[in-house]
Amino acid sequence: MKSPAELVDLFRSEGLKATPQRDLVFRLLHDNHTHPTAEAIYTAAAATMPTISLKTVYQVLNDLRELGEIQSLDFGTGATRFDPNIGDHHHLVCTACGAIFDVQIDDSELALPKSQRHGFVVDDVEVTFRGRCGQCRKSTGS
Amino acid sequence: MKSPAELVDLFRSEGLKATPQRDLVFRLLHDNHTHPTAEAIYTAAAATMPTISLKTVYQVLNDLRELGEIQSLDFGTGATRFDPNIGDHHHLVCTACGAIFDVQIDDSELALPKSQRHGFVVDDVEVTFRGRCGQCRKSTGS
DNA sequence: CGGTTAAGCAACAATCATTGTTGACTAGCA
DNA sequence: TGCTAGTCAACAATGATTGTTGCTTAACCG
Repeated sequence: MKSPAELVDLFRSEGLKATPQRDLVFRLLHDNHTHPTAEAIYTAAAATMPTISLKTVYQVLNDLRELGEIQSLDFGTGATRFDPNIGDHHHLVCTACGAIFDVQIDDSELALPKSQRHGFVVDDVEVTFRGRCGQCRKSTGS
Repeated sequence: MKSPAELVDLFRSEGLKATPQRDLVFRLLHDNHTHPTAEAIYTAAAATMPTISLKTVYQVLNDLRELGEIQSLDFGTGATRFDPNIGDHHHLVCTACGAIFDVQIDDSELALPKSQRHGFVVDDVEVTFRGRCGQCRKSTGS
């Protein structure tokens, strides 16, 4: 995702206004590697801007997604996760606490052979590693 | 997943009763490669047993999952998909219509290097290919 | 600087998938 | 045959997300 300053310009160039709410969400997402939910962003935003609404946060997140500046991810953990990292990477998910980490792997060998494409045009490959993080193994054994 | 007959035995050995509702769901899942939702199973079941309830279908699916006979999958398409194929395989998902196909790929090179494990014990790797199926490309171009 | 208009707000209701509840009835199984 | 799990209807409830409306504010362009 672009820097907050660049996003302000981008929004303006798209005919969208640069509001303090939008700017705050931009800054909260910038360099954020926690894969936050909309709620998490809202909570963080409300800490500095108590009047911001959850609805507005959803709107900004959807705007950013439509502009291709963030991606939304669903790991089956209940809520959608938002990721400002739109480069080539994959994810490691804790099945106990839901923590998510970015991982870089060589996926050059992951092309789907034509015999298995079922007539699809494949335009994305996602690899999800699932396991239990150190914290969760400590607290419940195994 | 085991055959319907074997599942009846398995349920009995677990102290669960072999009811016609359960047997019907077993048979609807057997050799089913469509990755159905609970609703889809319910609709199919209601065609031959109009009195079956959606609640019961959910219960049977959860029982089967707890016994490790099916797996549940979430591709972010709204509803959970159920898959009687619990062998080593991955998925190809149409981003337009939600159709899902099983794919077999060589994932032996997909181990996560220790430097990227973040203290996790990884016990599962999922690969999801996303694209547009032949049908959907025909109907909306590209 | 001022007018236009998008954006945000509160305060809701609504959606959808899923699970919980209750109380009555039925049928599996030992 | 009796005990009890299972199923049913008919709900209510959850949680994430989106939609609505009416009002107000503030961003932007000229």
